[in-house]
This record gives sequence, C-alpha cells and structure tokens, in this order.
Amino acid sequence: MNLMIIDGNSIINRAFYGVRELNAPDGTPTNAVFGFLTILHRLLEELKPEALCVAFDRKEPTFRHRSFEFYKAQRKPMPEDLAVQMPLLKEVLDALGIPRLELAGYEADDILGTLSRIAGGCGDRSVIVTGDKDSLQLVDDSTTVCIVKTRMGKNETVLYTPERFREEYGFDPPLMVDLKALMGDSSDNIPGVAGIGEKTALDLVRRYGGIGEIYRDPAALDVKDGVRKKLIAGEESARSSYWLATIFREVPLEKCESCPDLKAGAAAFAWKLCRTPELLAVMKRLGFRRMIEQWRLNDLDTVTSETADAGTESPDDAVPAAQTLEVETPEALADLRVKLQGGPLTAVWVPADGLGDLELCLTEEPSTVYHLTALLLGESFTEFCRELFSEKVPKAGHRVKELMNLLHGEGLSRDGFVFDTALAGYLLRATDSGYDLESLCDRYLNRRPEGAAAVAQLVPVLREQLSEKRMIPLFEEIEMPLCRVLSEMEESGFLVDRQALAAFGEALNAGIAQLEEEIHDMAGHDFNILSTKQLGQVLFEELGLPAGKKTKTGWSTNVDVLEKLRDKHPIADRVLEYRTLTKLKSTYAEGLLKVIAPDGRIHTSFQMTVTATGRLSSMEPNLQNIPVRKELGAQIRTMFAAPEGSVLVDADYSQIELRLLAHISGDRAMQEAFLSGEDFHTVTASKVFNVPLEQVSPILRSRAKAVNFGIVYGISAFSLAQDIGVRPAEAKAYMDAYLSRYSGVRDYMHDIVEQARSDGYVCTLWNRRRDLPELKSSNFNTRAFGERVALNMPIQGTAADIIKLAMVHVRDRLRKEKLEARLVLQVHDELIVECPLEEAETVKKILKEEMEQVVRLSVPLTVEAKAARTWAEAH
DNA sequence: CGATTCACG
DNA sequence: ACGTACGTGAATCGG
Repeated sequence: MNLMIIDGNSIINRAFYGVRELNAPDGTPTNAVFGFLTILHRLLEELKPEALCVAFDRKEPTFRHRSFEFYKAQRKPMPEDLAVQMPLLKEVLDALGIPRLELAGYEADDILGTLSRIAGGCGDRSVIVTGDKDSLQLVDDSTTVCIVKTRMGKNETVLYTPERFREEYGFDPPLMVDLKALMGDSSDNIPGVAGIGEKTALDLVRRYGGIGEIYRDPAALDVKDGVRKKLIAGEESARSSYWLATIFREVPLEKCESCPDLKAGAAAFAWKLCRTPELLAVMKRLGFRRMIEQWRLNDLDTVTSETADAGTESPDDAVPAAQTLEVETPEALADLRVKLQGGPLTAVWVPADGLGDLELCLTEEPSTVYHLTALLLGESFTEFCRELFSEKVPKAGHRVKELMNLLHGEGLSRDGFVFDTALAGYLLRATDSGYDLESLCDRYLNRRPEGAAAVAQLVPVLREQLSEKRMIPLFEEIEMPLCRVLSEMEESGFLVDRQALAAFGEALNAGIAQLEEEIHDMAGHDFNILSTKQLGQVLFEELGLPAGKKTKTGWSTNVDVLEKLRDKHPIADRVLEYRTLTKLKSTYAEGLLKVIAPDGRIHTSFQMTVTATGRLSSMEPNLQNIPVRKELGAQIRTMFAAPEGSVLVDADYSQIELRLLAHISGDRAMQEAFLSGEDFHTVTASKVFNVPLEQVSPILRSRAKAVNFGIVYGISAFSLAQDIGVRPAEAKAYMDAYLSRYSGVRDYMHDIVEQARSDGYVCTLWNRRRDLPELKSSNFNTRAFGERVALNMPIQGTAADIIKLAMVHVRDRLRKEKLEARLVLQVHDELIVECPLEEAETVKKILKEEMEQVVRLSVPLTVEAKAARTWAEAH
C-alpha cells in the first residue's frame, strides 16, 4: 500500500509565505489553509496515495530528546496571521477525514520518520511530503521524500528516491545527517563545525563518508591544514550536532490522540475523498469557492435526509441571486427610462462583441438585471441608448475606457461614467495580475453574480474601500476623468509616414546582410546570430573568448558582455550592430507598418491597470518605447509627423523625478539647487566631487547624473560602479558624499523604508498605494527589492499622478478654448499634441501652463515645449 | 510558454 | 554569503 505522510507545519508554512493574502468572508486570514489544500490536491492527483495522514509539531517541553539550550533558541514565533490558521487547517483536515498525528514533545519530523519506518516494516511504501530538506535522511527503498518548493508563487515538487538523491548529492541519504553535523543548520539551531560551510562539508562527505570515518584519523585526511584544524577543534560540536540532526524514529505513536492501530501498517490510514455536507460547509465558510468547484464538493457523496435540506443556514449568499428581466417592448423600455431619470447610479454591462444587447442594473436595486436586445427593440433601442449614455445618467461600468471606445464607435457620447470597477480594483491593489469581473467578485463579494449585477454589487464595496484608504480624490479627480482623455487619444492616433517607414526598413536590409556575412565568416560557418545559445557557442567555445556573466540557461550575450569583448575580437561590434539593425527592422519598421490603420495613423491602446507604480502603459503597439537615444533609431521619430497644415507640440517635464525627490524628502540643499536655476547634475557634481561649479567636467557631470538616477532607484554601490565603470569602493565614496551633502535624502531613504515596514505599503502624494509584502520576506533579495521599491514608488508614482492630472486639465482647457488641438500621446513625462499650425503658439502656452501649475511643490516644475512637423524635431 | 534581449521613461 | 537599480512591451528562440 502507498502511504502519503504530510509534514503539516512545514507545508502550511510554505503555503503561508507563498500565497497572497486571502480572507474568509468574516475576515479571518485563510491564505495558508488555501495554499495547503492546493498543494494537497495536486499531490493527490499526482501521487494517488491510498492512505494519508498529516503530522504536526508539538514542541511543549514535557519530553525532549534534543537538549534544552537548543529548545530555547527555537525559531521565531509563528506570525499571528499564520497562528490563527492552524486550528482552521485542523478543522478542515477533520472534515476531510484525514488522520492527524501530533504528540507533545515531538516534532513533525520525528513522527514522519517513525511512521515511515513502521510502514516500511509492514511492506508498505511511504511518500513524505515536506518543505525542508531535513527529511531527506529518511529516503530509502521504501521511503521517498517529496520536497515542495514555492518559487515565484508557484509550487514545484521534487521527488527524491535513493537514486535521485545520490545523483544530486553524490552520497547516500543517511549521510545527510553527517553533512549537517559538519555544516550545521542555522534554521534548526544546529551548530555544526565552526568554519566549515556547505562546500567543504559536501566535499568531505563525498570523499570520506560520515563523521565516523572523518574522525577516525583526521591526520590522514587529504585536506588543507586550516580545514583539518577546524575539524579537530570542532569534533565535539560535530558529534552533538549529529545527534541533533538525527530524526528520532521511535516516537510512541500509539499515544497520539485517536491513533489507529499501527499493526496494520499503511492500511490504518486508508483514505479517500468523501464529499460530506460538513466538508462543504467548512469550505463555504472559508470562502473557497473555486476549490469547491475544483474538488466537486457540491456533488455530495452521502445523501443524508436530515442535514441536507434543513435549510436553517445559508451563510454564503446574503444577497439573493440576481433576476433578469427581459425588456422586450417599447412600453417596458419607457418604464425603465423613468426609473433611470431620478439619477440613481446605473451599472452597465456590454458583452465583448458589441452593442447588440445590453444589461443594466440599478445599484439601488442590485439583484434585478434588465436585459435589452437591439434587434428586438429596433429604433427605440437606439433612442434609449442615446439617453442612457448621456451626462444625465450617472453610470458605472467595468473597463470604462474600452466601453467608451465602443460607444464612440457607435456614434454615442462618452458622458456620465463615474465609476469603473476595474480601475477601483487596480487602485486598491496595484500589484494584482488582472482585474476581470470574476476575480473582483471572488475577492470583494464572495459570490459571482454576472454582468451588470456584478458591477452594481461591486460598486458600494469598492467605493467603501477606496474611501477607507482615502483614495476617492485620486479616483474621482484623476483616474475616472482620464478614461475619457485616453479614449479620445486612442481614437486620434498618431500619424506616421508609411512610405518613409517602409523605405527605412528596406534600407536596413543591406546592412543586415553584410553584417550577417561578416559574422559568419569570422565564425567560420553559418549560424543563427539571434540565437543566444548558438551565439554563445560561437563566441565562447569556438572562438574561445572569455565568457562573462551567466544566465539561468547558459552564457549571457547581452550588450554589457559584448562591449567587453570589443577589444578582443571584431565579431563583437558586428554582433552589436546586427542586433541594432534587426531590432529596428523587426520591432519598429515591420512592427509599426503592421499596425497602421486605414486612416494612416497608429492607434495605440493605453493600459490604466497594469503598472505597480501608477504609470500608464502602451501596447499594440507600444508607442512609449520608440527609439530616441541613438542616432539611427531616432530616425524612426522623423516618421511620426503632423499632417499637412498641422504641427506637433511636444512638452516634457524636466527632471520631474528628482524634483519630486527634493520635494518629498524635504532636503533643503536639493531644493535650493533646483531654485537656483543652475543645471542640477552639475550642481550635484560640484557637491559630490567637491569642485567649483565652473570646474565640473563633462565626465564628472555624467557620473553625478548616474548617481542622481541611481538614488531614485534605490541603488547599491556595486551597481553604480557597474554603471559608470569605476571600482565599487569609489562608487561607494560618491554615494557617501552625495548622501552627506543631501542629508535629507539619506533621512528620507531611511524613513520611507521604516514606514513601509510598519504600514506594509507606500503612497504617492495623491495617496496612490502600493502594497509591499516583500518587506516581510525571509529572503534577503526579496526584502532588498522591497526596500528599493519603497524608495522608488512614491517618486515614480507621484510623477505619474501629476502628468495624469495635467492630461485631464490640458484636455479640458483645449476644449474650453475651442481649439482643434488634440492630445495624441503620453510618454511618462512627455505629452504630444497635434494642432493646426496657427494654434501652435497657444497650445505651447497651454501645455506649459497646465503642466507646470497642476500642483504647487516646494520646488518649481518646469516644462519645455516645442512645435515642429515631426516628433524627432519637436522633442 | 519561459527566457533573453533591448527599446523607452 | 548572498547578488546586485525602478517601471514597462515586443520579438525571437527553443523546449
């Protein structure tokens, strides 16, 4: 028989840190239980065990086979949010009928070891499921260990048989104990031998075996003298560590509460899923709706007449299921029209395929859905829509900007939208991966009404949460009005010169062909230059060039690496050039040609709910990454133009992020630098390198510029060094000088991280928020990442708030002044307007005014605006 | 479909 | 000892 034994503590721990925050309808955290069950379900599918049990730690000091000192120094206490889920998990396991084993004074490990030993003795096979590698010592012919890892939110499992173990470690599983005795394990408070780390320990065990062999005659070992010394000095510690690392396989399991008769071996734990009403009730209470479907818990296995239809409780749905009313006659339509007139907020749902039919739901009456079909209602439907989609009827929708695009396409107005459920969802949790209606319903309603009813029922919940987080002004004054601005910009599009673009693409071919030939000649054979793998082989194996950085899959061949090879072999330059040309050709020349609409213009779509910082993103195509930095690429921008008789006005904020750093940090020196009107990077260079302003050389200025940007990103000295090509120690000196001259920035960096740690999030000036669970991670890199984000997001995000608000103001001003001018593009700190030649001066003035005056800070915001026929010239 | 590379702010 | 900057989207390769 096949027995699966789960290390309950270890798996629920993994689950807790691996699964995002989740709550039951009553607010109890449930992420760890959810994660545990997800892992369990997957393992049941994969391993199909016939018997099953879960072991838990009970480390009360009634009996200890490990010494008291180490007991005291146990790991940190369990976080509160996890602790409250332990009883929940046990309750769910009981409902599932899965036996639990725990015994005061023993760890789960010991129980796993004992049970697998007993099962093996009865001729049964066991799989131990756990998240840590301690249990690998138990691997033998009848015991496999399944290690569950959480990587990037996904669970991975590795199944260790003795063969698999030997392959990876190079010795037999029982020697795992010896390995730990040598190298120690800080998470388990096992000291090991001082000075011996993983590398040395692995080497010793592979070559000599266990500590018995190693200590038999240390003098005879073929190791460095230093290692021998450490080994000899640490013998006692090694021997006690061995004892500590050994899993105790003689736990008196029969003393466990409700332990079945172990003489039967694995059969004592025979298990299969029983879909009982109790189980269904628990899962419902926890709000695990998807899991109920996944496990088909609604198909109850046991039909019990009394409990099934008692009807005494329905904890899940406080709101009755929505009822759909077909509006089929002009009279019914007229009635509905009257209902809308009092100005109640109306939720609108339009199916993806267009305005053929339509659902409405009054938020005051959230369980009645009105369904209208264009075909059935004919003329009166059009009439009705004209009124519905007007200023007079306040409306809520899901993805309002897209809805506006659709409406505008049908000749209807974009007025009256005051609530977007997707946008609200985004503001509340900017790092989620998507905001489709189903996910929002799962998260905020715990039920899944459809279409208009979903929107109507979400509105009050989302509004309440926005209000609680003080985000209503951000939502109502910036994001909602922006929907319309963006919808208009997408409709406008950006004119491109199709012929010039095509000609440019053609012109690249000659260069590409020539470079391809030269590269193949230098390599001595043909290969695919764009294949990193093949290129790596040619450069580093065949030509024997020094390989630099490695990636997960092989050698890196990126610009940094290739630039270092420039002096070593002429092929490097050719490959860089080849990459440049093919990128311009495929991404820009061909890519953009493909998306020119019949009107000769490119209509990007702006995404409002993608970035974690509050910026917009642009896709299909991305017009926010059109080349500019290098000469050849910048030619693409000459093909973005205004039509005959019109011009483009380009306006961009200068150094908005650094100005925001000066404002937010409150650093006087930095503020004064901006107020002085001097070039900011030059002033910085003068301060950092301690030279008079007029003696700042271009190289010093560019280094200071790199430090300025680095600070905004939360740089390390190492990366700064890499960026500007100096030694890390030198880079560190620059940063120290910078932070002592701008000491307010140093304080800001410290304070914002502290604040983020205690609040769990950071905010912009408009209260746009980003949650930072990374700061609580046990992983150093994850935590360091969280700290950099805490520094950067308020700055990048406030810049996003500012330009978004400016866009709304600019658009309103252009309309109010009855100009033909229209916004066509935003590129993070830059706005582009197309207008008739004669409006150019006015538009320049309006852009500059509206952008600079949108908010008053402790430093001025400055905008440079210029008009020209092409984007290249205007920028 | 994940990884790599490179275009932008 | 770690592993090295924030935020995006598109094209391409290769499993």
